[in-house]
Amino acid sequence: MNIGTAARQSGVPAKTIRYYESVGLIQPADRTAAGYRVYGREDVETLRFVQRARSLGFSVEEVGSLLTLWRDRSRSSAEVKALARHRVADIDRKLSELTEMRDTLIHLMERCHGDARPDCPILQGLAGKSPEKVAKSAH
Amino acid sequence: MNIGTAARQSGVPAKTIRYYESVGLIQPADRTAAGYRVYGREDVETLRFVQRARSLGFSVEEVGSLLTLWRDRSRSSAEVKALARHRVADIDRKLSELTEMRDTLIHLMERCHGDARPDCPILQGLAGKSPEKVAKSAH
DNA sequence: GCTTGACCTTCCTGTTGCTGGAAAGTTCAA
DNA sequence: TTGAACTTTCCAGCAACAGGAAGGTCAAGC
Repeated sequence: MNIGTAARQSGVPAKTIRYYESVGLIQPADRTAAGYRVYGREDVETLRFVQRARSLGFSVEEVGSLLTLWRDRSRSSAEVKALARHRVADIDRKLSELTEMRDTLIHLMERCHGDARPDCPILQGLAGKSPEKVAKSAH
Repeated sequence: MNIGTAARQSGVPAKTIRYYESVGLIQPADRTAAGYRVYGREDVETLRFVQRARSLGFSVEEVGSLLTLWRDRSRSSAEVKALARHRVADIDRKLSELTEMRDTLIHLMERCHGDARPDCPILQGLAGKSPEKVAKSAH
């Protein structure tokens, strides 16, 4: 099948498939005489795997490792689990960062009338001229 | 004061200050005869404002709007609050996305021994060959 | 045999928000 | 006068693609 069909069947856009090939995430596809990339059912499965891993937030590089582990029938599940653990730790970091941002914003918004008056505690908070801490960690 | 001093006092790296100037977020600084940028106390305040807004996740463009509103003594607080609301909505979207990723990963990890055995439900889950949904939304 | 339209190819640019580095000029103190 | 510690501009690169240009290919319909 051509790249467009593989794209439809895997859910990975053709452009992205080419990109993945160019960065070495997936093997270069075979070509027809005219230079068209050719894909088989296995390739589509690989692409789906990649797609799912990416949607869970694994970086392209991490997906590369996962693919290697996936293909290695003798790998230990511990290696895979370690990657997943890292991913969860990443997510947790981002979650707490976002939660803190959210809390601060909500706090500022609660004090803002949100009407036609120019008085605005949000801006005052950002300017650091008022109440308490606005941004605790710049990260 | 020079850019390095302004950087130290505002918490915004000199490189970043130049960048903000280059993209029009902040006004071009005055220059000495030799071409060195010169900053005053007000500029440092502006930089701090920018820094805080960025740390709350506002995009550089949004910070531009906030700066305009900040300087406009006659703006309505409603405009500011609307920007903040958008920001919170963004954050909420990201939070639920991350939470969903996390749940899925935890779910997969719970079933993985994480030892030397090759059997790994995480990979099976990513391959889509097993249990239930792995990635509900590719987004 | 020819056209048309849907494919496909590569290559280049742009996105966001910086950061690092090179090459060169400036300032200030010892 | 020399040296360190600034500063300047410009160019590249990070992640992970997306958009688009210019051109080749393929299959169907006439």
